[in-house]
Amino acid sequence: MTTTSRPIQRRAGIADVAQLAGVSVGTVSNVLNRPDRVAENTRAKVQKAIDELSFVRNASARQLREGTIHTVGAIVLDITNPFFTETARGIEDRLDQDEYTLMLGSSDEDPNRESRLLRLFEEHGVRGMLVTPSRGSLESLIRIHERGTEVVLLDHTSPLTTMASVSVDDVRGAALATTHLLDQGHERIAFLNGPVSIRQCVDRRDGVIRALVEAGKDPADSLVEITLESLNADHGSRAMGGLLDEGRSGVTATFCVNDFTALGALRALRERGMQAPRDMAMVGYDDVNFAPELATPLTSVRQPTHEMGWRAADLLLSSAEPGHVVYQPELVVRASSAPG
Amino acid sequence: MTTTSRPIQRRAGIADVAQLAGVSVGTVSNVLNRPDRVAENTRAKVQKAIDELSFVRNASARQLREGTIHTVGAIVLDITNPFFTETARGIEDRLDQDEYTLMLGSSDEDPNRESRLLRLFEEHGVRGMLVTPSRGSLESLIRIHERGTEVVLLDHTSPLTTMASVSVDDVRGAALATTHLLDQGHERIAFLNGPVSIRQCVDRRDGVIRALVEAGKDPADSLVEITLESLNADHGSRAMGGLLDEGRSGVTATFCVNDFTALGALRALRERGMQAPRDMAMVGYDDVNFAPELATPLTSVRQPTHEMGWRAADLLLSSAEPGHVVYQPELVVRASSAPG
DNA sequence: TTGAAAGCGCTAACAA
DNA sequence: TTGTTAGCGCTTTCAA
Repeated sequence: MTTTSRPIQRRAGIADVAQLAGVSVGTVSNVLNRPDRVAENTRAKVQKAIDELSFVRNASARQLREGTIHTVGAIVLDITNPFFTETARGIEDRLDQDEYTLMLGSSDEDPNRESRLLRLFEEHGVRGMLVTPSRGSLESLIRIHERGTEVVLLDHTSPLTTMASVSVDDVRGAALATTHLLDQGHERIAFLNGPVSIRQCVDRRDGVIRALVEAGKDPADSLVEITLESLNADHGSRAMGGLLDEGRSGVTATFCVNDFTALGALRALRERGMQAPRDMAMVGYDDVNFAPELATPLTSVRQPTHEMGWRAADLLLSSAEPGHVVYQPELVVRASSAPG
Repeated sequence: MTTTSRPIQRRAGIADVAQLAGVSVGTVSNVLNRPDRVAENTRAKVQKAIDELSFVRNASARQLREGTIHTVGAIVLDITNPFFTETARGIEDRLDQDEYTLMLGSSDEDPNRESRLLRLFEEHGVRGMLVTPSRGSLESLIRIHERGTEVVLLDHTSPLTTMASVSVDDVRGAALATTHLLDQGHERIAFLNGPVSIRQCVDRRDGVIRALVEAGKDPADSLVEITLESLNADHGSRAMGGLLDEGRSGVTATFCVNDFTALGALRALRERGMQAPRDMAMVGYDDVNFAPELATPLTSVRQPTHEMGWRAADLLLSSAEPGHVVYQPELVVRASSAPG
């Protein structure tokens, strides 16, 4: 290890550069922003001074003058969920084209954290924000939007024509999954769902019920819905375990609101010496990358994550009119729900 | 859908609030920053004006005066990799305690993107940054650090005593994995590694070689190293497929530089009607959450991701001295490398 | 307890 | 081509 000195003194500013180069601050600013309007050798002198002083622009001062910046903020519900990280990657890829930079925040479904991020982005004057709203935050977003910051809702439909959105038809996705299970001959289905505070959970439940009704079933008989506190493997495992241990449920198939939940449910089966689809057919949601490689490859509902992020960023940067894009999900059938 | 009007006019500033409330700007500022120094009814008047005008502070102006902000920047190599997202979650959890906000960026191993993020953070005057440096960016980080911005290296040791770091002993982790395979009686091991431009790959290779030498083996005989362009499942699958199809390698065990690579390698086995550990023992790295639930539960090397992020943020916020923390990895043995 | 005013570092309009 | 200067919106010192 080496030791270097760390300067305590104030950072060099444009005035220091000007002084060292023997020019005016206006010229330094020109070198920085419109280099073509500066004589070659002046530019060289200034550049030398910049390097010598390790001059770094002060973004606050710059932005205070300029107004806007080449930055976009995005807020997702859970940074550890591949659905969101793949979406984030799509956003980045689109922003790169226009040399915009992404500031990513994760609300982790904590309203405080979310409003803090919202405020941070708005106060910093981002060019716009891409947000997956959580319960209750739609209100704030509408106000932010009214105040003039562009907003694109991510994985959520928009309540306003003027506020753009990119979403997936969750009702349809859940209906696809449910219909598939009914087609395999299952008469009674468990649905491991999340809390109603999460919009996706509400929509997916609607899809399940719609599919049952369309097949002429009475949901009161054919559906066992279990509500999980949190959409992770542990809660999925516990819920599935409870269902299995209780016995006499008559359930032969389970639809999980996401793949992590399904991961846990599969674990609960395995711990009891059971397996899918023999003892319980299983369908997940999101089609994460490991779904095909599980002990029993998992049937799941795929959503165009990367494309959604890309499109949302595109709506922000290049659209005249606020767009409203709705994608259709796709059922990917694998062994976990194969006829057994 | 409803339609709301979107104002084109300029945002309200502190002066507008002052005018509407019939006070001076100084008083408004006091209401915002030191409310206890303002008379109760004055405060109420000002608050009313703030609400009426939907006043939002301008962070640039504020910061231009103040100097620093309650924001920390972090740059990870790949936002879609659970290792980094779990680390990010750890960072957030620590920052929350001090009401700091995280701005997360992903370099995706693109040097341009990384330097853009570095510049963005520095220009914005973040309180500090937590960075997993990619090839070549250490230089820039040292300069940034010398200019006065605090830097904590994440998943990387520090070349300077003055620059804090949090890392895991990758040499040890790889040695653990290799020794384990040797203990199972394997004589010839494949190592699916990434490019030497990634530090982790270099260290893990060192660990593999060290373990072989310590066991009295000649790496030239007992090791087949395959270099992948990128550390994902597809490249892992292709590399493993190549090895298997070529035949006559004499390899009975494979160590993969991360779990995604191992995921691909397992897929390649399955596609050829083979399975681990019968036809090929397999060990991964990172111990991602789905490792226990794979067709063959995957042996892997676990790192304290959340703890690392938490600690890195803690070093930034609360340390007098720059700390240098090195964690020890842990081998989690599962069926994919069980004695066969 | 409140007000007036200086100034943070930069950009751009205008002057030379 | 270069220099001078007003002012972006805010915080804070000092005075009233």
